Amino acid sequence: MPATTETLTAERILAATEEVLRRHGPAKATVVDVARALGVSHGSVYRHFRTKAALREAVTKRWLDRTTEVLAAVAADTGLDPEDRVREWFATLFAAKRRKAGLDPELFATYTVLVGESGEVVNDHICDLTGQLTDIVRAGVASGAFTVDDPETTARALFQATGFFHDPGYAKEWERPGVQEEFEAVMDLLVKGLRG
Amino acid sequence: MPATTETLTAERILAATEEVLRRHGPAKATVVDVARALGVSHGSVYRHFRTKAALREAVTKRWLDRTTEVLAAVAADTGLDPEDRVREWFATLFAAKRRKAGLDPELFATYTVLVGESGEVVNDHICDLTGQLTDIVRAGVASGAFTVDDPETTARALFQATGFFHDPGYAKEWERPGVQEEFEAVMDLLVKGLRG
DNA sequence: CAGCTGACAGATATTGAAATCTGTCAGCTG
DNA sequence: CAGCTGACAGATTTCAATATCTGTCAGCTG
Repeated sequence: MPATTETLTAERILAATEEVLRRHGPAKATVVDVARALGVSHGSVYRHFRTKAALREAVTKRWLDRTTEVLAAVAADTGLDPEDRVREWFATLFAAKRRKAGLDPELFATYTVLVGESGEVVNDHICDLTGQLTDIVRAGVASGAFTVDDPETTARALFQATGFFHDPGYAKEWERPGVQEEFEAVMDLLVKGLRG
Repeated sequence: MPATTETLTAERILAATEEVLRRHGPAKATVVDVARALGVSHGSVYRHFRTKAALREAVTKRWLDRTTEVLAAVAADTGLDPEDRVREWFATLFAAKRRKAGLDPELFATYTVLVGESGEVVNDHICDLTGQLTDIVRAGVASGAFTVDDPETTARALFQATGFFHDPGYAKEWERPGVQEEFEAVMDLLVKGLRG
């Protein structure tokens, strides 16, 4: 068994946990399952993660961070003027979420449960994202494209106002015909608001 | 027993159901409980409501309609110019929700469960509300205060963009300090967007 | 001796039998 | 005879016994 002879790292445990979550779902995935998948005792898993909750949060963070990275590329794309960058950023966010929810609904539901459990991690993630938005808004203010009092407050407002299109709680609405148009209607309104 | 000698009306059943829901919560409130509260057999309740789900939906509709009425008054208030009316309408909606959630969290949670069950009823309610908003937006376009392509689409966008402040799923966020400022930031952005 | 194991206590989840509920309807009652 | 009752079948929920899981730790192993 080559798998059991490799060093047991946090990384390997996280990968195994993702797989167990994918197979068993959030309600039935246990630490014992993860240990079994790795061919070790569950005590070994506790050497790397203090609690089951910490392990799940680490998996959640990993997952959220993938989205953060994709969006960071858009936020930093100075080839687009600020208005297009805001639109592109949200379009990318919405498309990514909708794609995940549509392609593997069970896995998406699993991560939705994890996100619901991981208050702190999710909060950090939202701060990361509004941080990226703040940068775009600042660029818009600097170029004169946007008229805005406080870029940070406005970034938060943008994020909250688009919740319908990225909050997993609304996932089932994303299948409905017409959502794309609804998304564009909201974006139009918000972008006009940024121009002031 | 004067209560049992009165005619059994849909109205009396609805009132009793509200009371049973308040006392027992959505998970434990049964049709038998409602019948007991009225001093009749549960068969009599089924004479007025075909199923338990229909009874619950009727209670939900009743509850949602109360909000619709309050907002209709604001939507029809031509003493306010359209911009102030939009602001006032959403401020009233947010204040009403936040007040209910804060004053009796258990009852609010009960109704949140009912709302989650009653797809059709909730959809109609949202149509009522966006209808009111459409009227305000139309008035704004007519007076030249707003620049908007399609008032109906824009009304829907306004409603979706403010979901954070009226969707019961976000109720726990409404206690956080700073929400009022967040609400105003979103409203500022949206109203600026309406002006175009 | 660093890292892993496996037995353990208390907490949580599963299971299946018993109780309760939903929805129907034949018949009672005023 | 319009409206209510209460017994009933099948679905769902409750409950308590049983099994599994979480988190710890003394001691084993390479």
